[in-house]
Formats: sequence, C-alpha cells, structure tokens
Amino acid sequence: MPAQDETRDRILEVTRRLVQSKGFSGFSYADVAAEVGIRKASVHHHFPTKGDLGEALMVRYRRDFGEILARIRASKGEARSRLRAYAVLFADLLRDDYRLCMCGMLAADFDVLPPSVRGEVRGFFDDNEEWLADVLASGRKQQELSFVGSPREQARVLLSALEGAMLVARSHGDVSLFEGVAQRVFHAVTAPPRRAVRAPVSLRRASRRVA
Amino acid sequence: MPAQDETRDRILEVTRRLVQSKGFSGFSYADVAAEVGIRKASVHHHFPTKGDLGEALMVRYRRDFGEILARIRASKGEARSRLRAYAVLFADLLRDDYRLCMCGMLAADFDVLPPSVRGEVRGFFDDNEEWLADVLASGRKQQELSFVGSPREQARVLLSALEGAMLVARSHGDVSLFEGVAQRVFHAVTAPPRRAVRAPVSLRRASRRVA
DNA sequence: GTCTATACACAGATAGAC
DNA sequence: GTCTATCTGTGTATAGAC
Repeated sequence: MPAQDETRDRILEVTRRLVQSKGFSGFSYADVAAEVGIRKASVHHHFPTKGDLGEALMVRYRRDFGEILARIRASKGEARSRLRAYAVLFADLLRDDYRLCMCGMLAADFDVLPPSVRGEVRGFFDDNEEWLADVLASGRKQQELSFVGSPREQARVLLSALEGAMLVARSHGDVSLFEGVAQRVFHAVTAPPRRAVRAPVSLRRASRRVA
Repeated sequence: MPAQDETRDRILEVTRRLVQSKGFSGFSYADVAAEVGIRKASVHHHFPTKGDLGEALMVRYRRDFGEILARIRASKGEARSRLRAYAVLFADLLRDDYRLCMCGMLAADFDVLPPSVRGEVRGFFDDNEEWLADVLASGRKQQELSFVGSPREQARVLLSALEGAMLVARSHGDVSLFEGVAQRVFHAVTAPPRRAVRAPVSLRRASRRVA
C-alpha cells in the first residue's frame, strides 16, 4: 500500500470505532482529527464532507467484513461452528468497549444519514443476510441444521436477534446477555441428534459450543 | 390535568417522536420548539438541560408504555395473542414514519446519553423483559406456549429479535420484514397442537421448542 | 410562561500559506 | 498533505423584558 494512503486508512479506522460507539451524528471531524493526531482541515483534505467519509467508511467496512466472512465460510467444520464464529465477531465488538455492529448502529441513525451512506448500510445488511442464508442452506443440506422456511427468512431472524441482542447487552453492560441469546437462536436451528433425545442434553451441548 | 402542564406534555410528545426518528444526538431544542410552535427558550423553561428533557421523556414513556402493556396482559385470550399485540405496538411505530422503539434507539445512543437517561433506558429494557417473561411463563403454564429454559431468558431472545427486526425493517423501508421475523419467533414458542400431525411434524416441533 | 436577545462552544467546511 | 486561520451555521444554555 502506498505511503500516501496511510493517513487515509487511519482516519477510516478511527472513524469506524467512533461510529460504532457514538453513532453517525455523535462523532465529529474534531474527534477524528484528535485521535489520528492531525488537524480537522487535514481530515477534510481526505474526505471533503461527512457524507464522503461515511460512504468511504462503509465501502471499506463492507470489504473488510466480507473478507472475514469469506474466510469463515471457507473454513472446515460444521455449519454450526461457522455460525458461532460469526457471533464471536459481534461479541468481540461488545467486549472491546461495547461497540455495536456498524449496520445496527447506522440503521438506528438512518434518518440522519446522507443518502449515499444509506445505500451502503442497506447493502451491508444484505451482505450479512446472504452470507447467513448460505450457511443455513448448506447446513440444512448436510442435515446439521434444521429450520422451517427459506434460508433467507431464517437468516433474517438470526441477524435480527443478534443485532437486537447487541443493544440489550450494551445497555446492561453485560456481554453474556448477547452470548445467551446467540446460544439460543443457534440451538433453535440445530438439527436434533439422529437418535437419543432429551431437550436438556442438547441445550447443554449448545452452551459449550457457543459460550 | 392542569392547563399549565399542557405545553410540557406537547414538548414531551414531540421529543418522543424526534428521538425515535433521529436519536438522542440527532434532535435539538430548535427542532422541538419548531414543532411545538414555541421558542427554544420556552423549552428550556420546562426542561433546563437536554439531560432533564431526556430523563423526563423516559419516565413518561415508561409510564405510558407500562399502562399499555398492563392492558394487554389483562386482556382475555391466549398468550400468543398477547405476544402478537405486543409486536403490533412495534409494527405501528415502523408504519408511522419508521420510528424505532425508544429503548432500541437509546441503546444505540448509549455512549452519548446523560447518565440519568441511561438508567431509565436500562429500566425500560427490564420492564419489557419482565412483561414478556410473565406472558411466557403463564402461557407455558396454560400449555399454550412451549420453550426451553427460563421465561426470562426466552423473553430476552424475543425482545432482541424484535428490536433487531425493527432495525432491519427500517433500513429496508419494509415493515413486512419486521412482521416476518415476529411471526417466526412467536411460532417458535408456540406449543404444538395436542393431536394432528403431518410428516414435517418432528421438524416443526423441534423448531418450536426454542426460538 | 413565553418572548427577544445573546453568550459561547462546536459543527462542518473553505482559503491559502508552507 | 498538513497546517493556521477563518467562515457560517447550529448546538445548548442563560438573562432579562413582557
């Protein structure tokens, strides 16, 4: 990467963290400049308007997040472990200063978002839904997962639950609340063992896997 | 209600809508004043600081929302219909200008919230969880509902899914996405019919037991 | 209780020197 | 590319007349 892009990268990284913590209307050029260690005017040099900054942020974030998801999808193991890896991404955000998923935060800020950023947020939701639907579909095919209806619809349920659980966990300052919800929604799409079946048993297995 | 409190009430009502649309840092005294039809200074007369306004807003909102929930809980009918009535409250918010649940929005804004408001947000989450847990517990007792684990934990799953589904629906501008998720999570806690069974039944029962 | 007027800080954004 | 300096609008908040 060319040296002249390093400042740009640091700006985007700092902005990402600020948005995940304080929302789109909650951070300012002054905040970004202070944390990067430059002046406001320099930030404007790279991103003339806040809309430009927000748009570039989302493009970058979708790219990075997409790469991570691709790696998880390509990993060996059961569908369930992929779901767990996905939830861990969110839990790590919470653990690191109770930050929120970017799409969750920006969905809340939707009304005050520049239009160009809105499109990216929608796209990011779609990215997540599609990835989850893929994992769900192939997991069901392998008989590792079990659920009613289309993978896409079920993906929306999982995504909603995880996004909402981040909000709940954040307001209580307790990551385990998120983990509890994740465990339960994943358990709900897990295929029952081929034989032998008491509910408490599979629940306990679930708790080891997701906690 | 004394006449002198009418302006105060209108301010709180306008503020509620603004917060649900734009978030806590997304609305201003100027916005409130313009919509109420008074001047900024008059708003400050009733609520000196934004923290005061936010706190009063939450106290009022919890009271009003609590009354609505109490009415739903007291209604005749199955547990399931109470859950549906609860979801309708949220869907109506979306239908009316894609507003968000107050606790969802303020959970996203948590970092930029005055401390006194934070406590109210936490309390509001607890109100909702407790109410849902009550409905779930009595529904299970009546064998109308079926789920694994404690009502409280299951309540958290439902609340998370509904909060998250509001975000998803909002960013796509499509209330039916919310309704789809609500339908599915409610179905997941609904007890299977006493008799009557077709082939997919074991699958459906499995998915019903946990969200 | 509401108003006008204003204080003061900060927002996003620009001009132009280096 | 980064800086200083500045512009203009808006933010929360206050003083004091009516």
